[in-house]
Amino acid sequence: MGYYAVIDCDNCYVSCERVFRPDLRRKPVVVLSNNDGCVVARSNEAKQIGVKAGTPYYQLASLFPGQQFAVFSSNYELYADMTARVMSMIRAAAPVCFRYSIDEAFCRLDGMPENLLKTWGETLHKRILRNTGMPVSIGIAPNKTLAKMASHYAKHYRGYRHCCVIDSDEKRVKALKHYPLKEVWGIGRRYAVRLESMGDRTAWDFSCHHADWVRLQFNVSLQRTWMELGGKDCVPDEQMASHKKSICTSRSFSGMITDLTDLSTHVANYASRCAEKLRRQHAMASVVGVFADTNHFRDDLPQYQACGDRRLLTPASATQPIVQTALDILRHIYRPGYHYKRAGVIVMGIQEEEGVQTNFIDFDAERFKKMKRLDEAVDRINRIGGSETVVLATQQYTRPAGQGKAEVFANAIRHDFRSGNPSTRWSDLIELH
DNA sequence: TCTGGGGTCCTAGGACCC
DNA sequence: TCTGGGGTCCTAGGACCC
Repeated sequence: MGYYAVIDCDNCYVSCERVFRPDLRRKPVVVLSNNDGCVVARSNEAKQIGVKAGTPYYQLASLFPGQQFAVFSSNYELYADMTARVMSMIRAAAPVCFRYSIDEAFCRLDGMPENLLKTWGETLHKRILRNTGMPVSIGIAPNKTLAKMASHYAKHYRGYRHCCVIDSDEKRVKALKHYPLKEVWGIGRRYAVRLESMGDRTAWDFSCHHADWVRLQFNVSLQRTWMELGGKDCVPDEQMASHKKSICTSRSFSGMITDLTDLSTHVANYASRCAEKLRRQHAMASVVGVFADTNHFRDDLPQYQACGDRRLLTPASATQPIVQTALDILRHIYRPGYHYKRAGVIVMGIQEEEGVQTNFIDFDAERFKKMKRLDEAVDRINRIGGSETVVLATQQYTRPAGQGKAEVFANAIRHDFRSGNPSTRWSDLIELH
């Protein structure tokens, strides 16, 4: 029987910040979402105090009066860099692995003798901690769902020394009997509520139903989870595949926006980011979509969800056509008189760069090559200098004020507690020569 | 006053075709 | 006025994940 390992970073964003702030060990630390909106990561100390994920930042002081927290705005460049180091160490330790999210990876441990699994995990944990400063938890089991469950035990019980292995039916049953339903990978809050109303409390209770009952009451996804809890391996690896079917960039604004010009600046930036993400995975998109929403928390204001999309004549990853299309769509779906709080761009119909069908009506090979060279240069500069070092004119968060002087655009994204970027990458410095 | 951002899959129902 | 049945594709909505 083959085994899977899941390796995931403990309190990932908090751990990233702490690597450069060892003074914050054992202190309550939280990291905020974009715009300093709500808590997205908490140190164990913050969890113990009772801070819940998703708590709006502005409620923190009143919910926990007198409590001291170290607070960070999110710094995704730092987290991407730190986790890339962790991932490269994981890849070195296992021949087949797939990154599942920013802080998590699955590995196949086919052929590894069962008596070595635990040592493999403990060694990897130590190596990652020593070389990157990142604490990880490792779960090992015959399928991905049980491996996730094992990693949960590894994270919460010190006795496992950061690595928990489920390698027998006794251990599987014991793990299920102590595992709350809503923590099962594939059973979310909604399904947990439904199952609890039917009398289930633990993963074990759920696994005792009949397969047909699960299929009839729910769907094939949940039935697959049910099978994995029973020990079968049926979540395909392809589900972890990294090539995306859509790429989205969206943000909430710190204030609200009514003006089309202001909205266009943001949308141009999101479109540009989408194009950059496409190029990074050597892909092109054939459909561009744009949305803009009003603030759904404001019952006193009229609500509107603008959205629209358009097919490109020729699939693209170049910044210019994607930005232009996005702005065009925005002009069509924009309605004056609303207070917009959030907007985004999504690119779909994604194909590999090679083998893209070019439409001859629209296609100009020379122009295409020029745009490609330009984008490559811009990507390189932005990787070194930080994103948005070089942008299109429409992307600038400034606009002319009265006497021809530029003023900083009032609705930029807020990051009041941002750490620096202490982890400059060598690869980027080398590219300078 | 302030309430995130990115993805995936499945299903039901409608449109459309023969 | 009567007005079947089956297949496929698309879309919207709802669930899940981190």
